[in-house]
Amino acid sequence: MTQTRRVSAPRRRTQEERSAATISKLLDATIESLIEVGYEHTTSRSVAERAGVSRGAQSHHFPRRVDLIVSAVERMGQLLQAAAMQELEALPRGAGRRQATIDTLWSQFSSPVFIASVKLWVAAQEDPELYERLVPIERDLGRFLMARMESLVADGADRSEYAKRYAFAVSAIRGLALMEAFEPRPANGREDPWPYYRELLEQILSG
Amino acid sequence: MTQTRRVSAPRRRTQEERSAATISKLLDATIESLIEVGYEHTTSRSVAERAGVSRGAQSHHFPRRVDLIVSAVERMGQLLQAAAMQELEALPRGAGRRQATIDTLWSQFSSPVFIASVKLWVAAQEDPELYERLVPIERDLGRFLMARMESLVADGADRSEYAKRYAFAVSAIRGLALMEAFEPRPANGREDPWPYYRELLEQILSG
DNA sequence: TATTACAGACCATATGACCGGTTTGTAAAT
DNA sequence: ATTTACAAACCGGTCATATGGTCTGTAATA
Repeated sequence: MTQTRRVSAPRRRTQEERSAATISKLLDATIESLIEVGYEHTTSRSVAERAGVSRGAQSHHFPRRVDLIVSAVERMGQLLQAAAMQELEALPRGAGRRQATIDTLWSQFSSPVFIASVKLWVAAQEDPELYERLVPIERDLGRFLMARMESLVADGADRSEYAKRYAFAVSAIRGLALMEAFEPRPANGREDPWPYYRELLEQILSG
Repeated sequence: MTQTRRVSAPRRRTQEERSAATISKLLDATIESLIEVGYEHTTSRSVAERAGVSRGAQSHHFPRRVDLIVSAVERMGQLLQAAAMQELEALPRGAGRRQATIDTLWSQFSSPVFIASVKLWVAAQEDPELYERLVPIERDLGRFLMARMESLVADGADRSEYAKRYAFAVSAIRGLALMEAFEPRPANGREDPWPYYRELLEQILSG
């Protein structure tokens, strides 16, 4: 605690750099915490500790807890967009395209980020301010994914029709992911049901 | 507090009756609280107050918070089972049967009880003891509903095939219910998508 | 020197667990 | 039928702990 010297050069940083560094550390720690222990247990103290940052620094950049959370969620949204973009770009052109698309959706909604987002929406149910600030983030993200999916998959077919099928497929995948994530896998010798589900999803998306 | 007299007959109750009454009040209050404010905010104090029961009485019957929660969840399961039974019994025999079945599923998974259960599974993610005690309750309930659905709907067709389709349909409905419950309804002039979704679900269940 | 980033203490509040004492019901002893 | 002894239900308070928000002081940067 009396530690003032540094092993290597202390290097003079600009204020902006200092801020950016600690803010980044805090947001990363917050995302990690949201995924691991959920909203309620993501306390300002634990985040600061996880980030290796003093509580003062934390409260300096994010005076109220909700600020910290919302900023972290915004960052999560950006990361998710980037990941989705990357996966969608890599989709094959040929026959296996639809199947690959569905796999992509599935991988997106099986990610820890989805888990965290469920926890967040549950929490937001009781927290009006959190809810209000979550809505636009979710809306933008949904629009982005929808637009991407449309442009990539709908082969000139009726857009409105496809939109509805897409929405349904996403909901179904969400439901499956929800079960997978939060409830116990039976795993009692049964085979992996995913291939069968994917078949049904293909059927839905293809009409 | 000096109130000892009663307006009408105080009627001497047996100990068992006294216990049953307060336990019932406590469980009802807990369920109500779980639905309204979720697991984290369902505190022993607030439940006692909601039930109109002293803190002492609460801690007497349910020494630890988790006891109270689990007992309430068990009761929820019973209520849900009863409600499902009743709805399924009332299903029509004729052509509209499959559609009515789907509507029943939808109504079950749109109920406040479903909301509460999602909140509970989210909470259980961080609470090993709660998780362990939730698993058997969920398992039994799932088995019960599955058996009921099978016996009522599968018209001599392949049971295994139907089971998979049923599981998928339930997941899809869960995903839809999840969105409905926790995320903002766009509601911007769009028509109710449910009829269309029901159509897709019928398609899935019928093969 | 002035401003910004940071550090750590402080405070009010809420919560779960726990406890000593009191009341009510039950049943044995008289 | 009364009285007495005991157990169960109930009451209200305390305690340790955790949390969010705030505040004063210090160090780094401009």
